[in-house]
Amino acid sequence: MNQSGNDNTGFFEKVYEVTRMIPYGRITTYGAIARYLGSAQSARMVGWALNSCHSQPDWVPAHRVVNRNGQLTGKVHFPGSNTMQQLLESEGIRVEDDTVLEFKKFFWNPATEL
DNA sequence: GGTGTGACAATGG
DNA sequence: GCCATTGCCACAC
Repeated sequence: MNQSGNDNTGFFEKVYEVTRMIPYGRITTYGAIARYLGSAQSARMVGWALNSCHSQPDWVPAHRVVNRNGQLTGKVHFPGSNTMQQLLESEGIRVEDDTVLEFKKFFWNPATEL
């Protein structure tokens, strides 16, 4: 029952929520989110959740989430070819070779900011 | 209901 | 310092 659309697992839902909390012009990593959820060793689940972000009715700024190297590993999951990079550059984030430059500078830690 | 995988991360040699 | 391997949890088949 309870088909109001919020029947996702707490873990996934939390990932979407945290991802939506990312401020404009900032980015975070899978490990940071996973750690914020209490499962630092489950960083893969964060990526998996974003992979299922299509299941979410709202738009999830998954383009603001990158791997520890600042590389846009999941850009292939976006429509088009470099949609993810374009979005990041549109927010003032320098991206080159599918990698975020000054990634540490734009890094947003949910465990710290929240 | 079991197996495999997956947009990662951390550790070891 | 770089390459290879393991750990992790939830979802898809």
